[in-house]
Amino acid sequence: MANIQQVAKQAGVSVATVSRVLNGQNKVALKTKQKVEEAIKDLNYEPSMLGRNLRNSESRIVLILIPAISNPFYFEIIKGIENMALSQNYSILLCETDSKPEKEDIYFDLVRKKMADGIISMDPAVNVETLKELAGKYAIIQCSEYGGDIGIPYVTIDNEEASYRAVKHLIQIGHRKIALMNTDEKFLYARERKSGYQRALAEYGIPVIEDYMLYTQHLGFEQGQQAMKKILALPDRPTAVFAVSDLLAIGALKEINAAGLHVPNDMAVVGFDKIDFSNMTNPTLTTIAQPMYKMGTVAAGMLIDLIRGEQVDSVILEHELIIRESTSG
Amino acid sequence: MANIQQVAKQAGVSVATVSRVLNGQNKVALKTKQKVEEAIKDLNYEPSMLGRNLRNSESRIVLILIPAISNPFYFEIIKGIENMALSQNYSILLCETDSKPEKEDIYFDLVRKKMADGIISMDPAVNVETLKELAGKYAIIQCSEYGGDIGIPYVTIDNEEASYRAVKHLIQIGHRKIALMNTDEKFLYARERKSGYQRALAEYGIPVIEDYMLYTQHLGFEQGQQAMKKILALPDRPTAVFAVSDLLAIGALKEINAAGLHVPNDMAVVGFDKIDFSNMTNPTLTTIAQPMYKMGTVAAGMLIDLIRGEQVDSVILEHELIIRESTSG
DNA sequence: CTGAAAGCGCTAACAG
DNA sequence: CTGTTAGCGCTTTCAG
Repeated sequence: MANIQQVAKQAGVSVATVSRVLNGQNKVALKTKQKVEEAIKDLNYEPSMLGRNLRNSESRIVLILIPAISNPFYFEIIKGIENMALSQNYSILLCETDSKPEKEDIYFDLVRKKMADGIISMDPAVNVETLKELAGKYAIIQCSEYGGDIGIPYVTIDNEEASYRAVKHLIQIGHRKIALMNTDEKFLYARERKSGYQRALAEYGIPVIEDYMLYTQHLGFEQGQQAMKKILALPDRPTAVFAVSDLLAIGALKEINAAGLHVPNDMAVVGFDKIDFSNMTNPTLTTIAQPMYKMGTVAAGMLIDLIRGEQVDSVILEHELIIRESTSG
Repeated sequence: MANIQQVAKQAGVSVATVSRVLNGQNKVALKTKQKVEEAIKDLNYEPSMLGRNLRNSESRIVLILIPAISNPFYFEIIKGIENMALSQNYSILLCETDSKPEKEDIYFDLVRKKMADGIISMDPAVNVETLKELAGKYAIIQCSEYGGDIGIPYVTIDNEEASYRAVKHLIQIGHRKIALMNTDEKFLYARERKSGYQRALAEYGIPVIEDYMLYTQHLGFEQGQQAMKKILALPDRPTAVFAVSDLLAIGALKEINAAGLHVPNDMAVVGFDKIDFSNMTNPTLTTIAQPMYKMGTVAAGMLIDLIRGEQVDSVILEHELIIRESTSG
């Protein structure tokens, strides 16, 4: 566990010189440089980031806040963030908040205590007030989920438009009785997706039926099953359902199946997110693809700019409708 | 961004005293303590972990090495690790290695450079040599996947026995033609699970048929489909298959379904890991449950002991066979 | 091109 | 019970 002093001594130079060859910015005579490098090798020296970070008042760590690590929706985004971060010599701390303020706070403390240089928040249930307050002092980006224009830069897709296209697709293949499996409207994206759903119906002169709009507490498989049960029990049963998450849609699929009905003949299904499993179901799931990976790299890039003190603007990325078996017999 | 000096000045005490109330170990007069706490509040002071960590030569960060973040197998383990780590004031850095030495090395560097205090490795493809070398200088635990008794403490289950029980279950419900969907035998657990498979067959006097043992490169859904295709094409077709991962088994399920066959009547299926999705398939999947969460807490506990310089021993945890629809008509 | 020295923010002897 | 002081390991002026 050699330190920079010992290297300096061994090489017969000052610590400043060792530091210079370590960072490669300043000019060092070739001969001196070689001496130092030899000493480094001899002593098996590894520079300590603890020392460097304290000196530079940075940690080179960024936090990613997600509600649950098991949610497949985040995988590609995280990969994007990670790759961008690594390329700029940042490491990422993946923080599962369980959407609980207490856990959130543990991680917020990390940035308050300088153990993290910034935060990418993907938790829709994050405490917006705390976030706003933190954003005043620290670098923060909202990714995918965001609380609206609250002065914190975000990267996301146009949820209203995506939802509109999904529903329009269902209408165009002949459906007029279309259910919406949405989540709690306290989330902005839930409101936006509902709005897109209504716009599509309106455009084709289809009335909005309250009973066709379901709300689930979470975006999980079980919630999808339960909601589908309710839909199937409706007196004037819909012939299609648009779920605002793939997991919801997959739960619906299973329930339709269990009821002895056929997808898409008896009930067409559209999901949202294009998670890996959406391709493993039977039938495969029509869904909205978000440019996850890119969203991650963009968010990470924005955050690093913010850390550097640069000005950053919010970004809206493109999405795509992926038509698969659950809407095409 | 006040520092400890300013707090000391404001409170009219020395930095040592501030440090004492911060850490609460040493006795400080109540009155002094109150003065300090007031100053802390006044200045909105947050102690910097950068300073503290450098002084204490620790980072209070532990690394978790996993091949892919999207593998549901690891979710509960990670949760276990995280909760135990948080309770001891450690944060976890989740590192996706993609089973690539280059990426591994980026993360190994973090412990070499003192940005991490230890590693929990769950990557079966990890470079055992590098790991052994690192284990000489740093705290390292192997969790779930391990390279055998190479002197690095591990926590795992008895893979041979688990496999044995799974196959025995299939035999007991009447199967004698049982395929094994295994992965590359370079992995210890693959060899162990094969061995359990063979022991069960031997116990019932069933000959081992080479053609019934398949090997896939990865433990994914597609590999399960492909392997199942081969099994279905076998001249003397098996009536049951034991797959060493749920994802493999789920792929098999889909393929059997696509072939118009029925599970479990035409083909019984057993998986391994009890991932969440194993309960969402149709039919639900019989599988081996590992005590994931506990495995995580135990691994984290061991690692922290190791960091503290204590002696730790390897642990073998219990497993359980979960019988569901894919083996019970 | 190189060295001396200050200091990032904190903790822990040591002395009182 | 409290203050003084010496670093933890590194980077960066400032001189030379």
